[in-house]
Amino acid sequence: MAEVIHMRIGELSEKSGRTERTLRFYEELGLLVPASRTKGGFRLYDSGALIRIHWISRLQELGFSLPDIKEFLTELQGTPDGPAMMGDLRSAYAVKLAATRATIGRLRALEAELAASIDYLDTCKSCAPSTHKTACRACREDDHAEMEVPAMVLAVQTSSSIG
Amino acid sequence: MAEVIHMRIGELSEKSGRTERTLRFYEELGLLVPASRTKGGFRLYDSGALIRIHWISRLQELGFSLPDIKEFLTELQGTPDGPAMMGDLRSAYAVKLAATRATIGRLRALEAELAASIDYLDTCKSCAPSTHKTACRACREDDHAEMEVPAMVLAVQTSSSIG
DNA sequence: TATAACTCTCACGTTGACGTGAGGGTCAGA
DNA sequence: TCTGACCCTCACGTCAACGTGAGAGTTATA
Repeated sequence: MAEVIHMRIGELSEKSGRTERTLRFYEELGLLVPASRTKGGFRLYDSGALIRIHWISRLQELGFSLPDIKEFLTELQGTPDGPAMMGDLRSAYAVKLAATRATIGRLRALEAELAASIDYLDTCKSCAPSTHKTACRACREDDHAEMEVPAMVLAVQTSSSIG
Repeated sequence: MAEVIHMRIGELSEKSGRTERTLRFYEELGLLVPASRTKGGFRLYDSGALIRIHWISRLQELGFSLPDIKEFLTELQGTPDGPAMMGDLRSAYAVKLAATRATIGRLRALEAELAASIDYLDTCKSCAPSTHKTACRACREDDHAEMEVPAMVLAVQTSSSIG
């Protein structure tokens, strides 16, 4: 049996970068249970806790809410044999992989839109410096003339934005 | 002067896909002001509202909070001349472009991790169907043997997950 | 002029993910 | 044994982004 080092919540907080409140909160939700407690009630964690916390963060980045993760764990604990559990895990990950790819796609589209808006706005520098804001709506400067106004720029030039 | 069609909140709600509550909420925050009101107090919006709502959604997808967007608008309204305003817009967008690219990078890393985990879990199918969960921790099936256990799989096989 | 459909303004409720004390025990070293 | 650092359990607060009535007024149409 390997030597298992137990740490108290303060140390785990430092090592994991989470606040103590967060760690206790994870426990409330059933996501992170301390390996044991001292007789006085202090929580004692082993190094697996760090791995677990990392995992939780990953899933959060993937868009899982903490209740989602809890449900996830509960489900996995419900399956009786190993391969079945790994199968459940696999399918959950597969779903999230698809969602992640979709998100990446959306972000790439937004990236392109932002880049186009920036390109367009770059040409604004050549306007007369003190042109009033309302003028931008109908600006016909040479550089602009052929460019279509990006939607993300148009929206700002609309109605209530400009006095 | 072109004919401007005014719509009431119900119609705008339908066309934009937002609830009426959401539209009123946007107004509370100063993000979307109706073009006018009827004598009885009904909100009347013009088509610019749709553009504006779309813009808000875009910014939300980019990670702006509604208060962020409000601040954004206020700032833009503060600048007196057109080119300066466009410059402000440009720099705000530039910041978000960088952040978006960073997010895409993180998601791509997660994507790879998920894919690796799925690959690994695929090899679990070959285990004896009724192997108990705890066995997975020390599984030495042929297909696994050379593969390193991905962190996202390891975390699930740790301590409190398995009875 | 009814009446149905629509809209108005409060104002409290909800979910997620913690923050922030209050008041009081626990542990390790001198 | 004592003290300072650490930890405990309530339990209310917060921020974002709306949801959900309640009770009352407004409009378009028959």
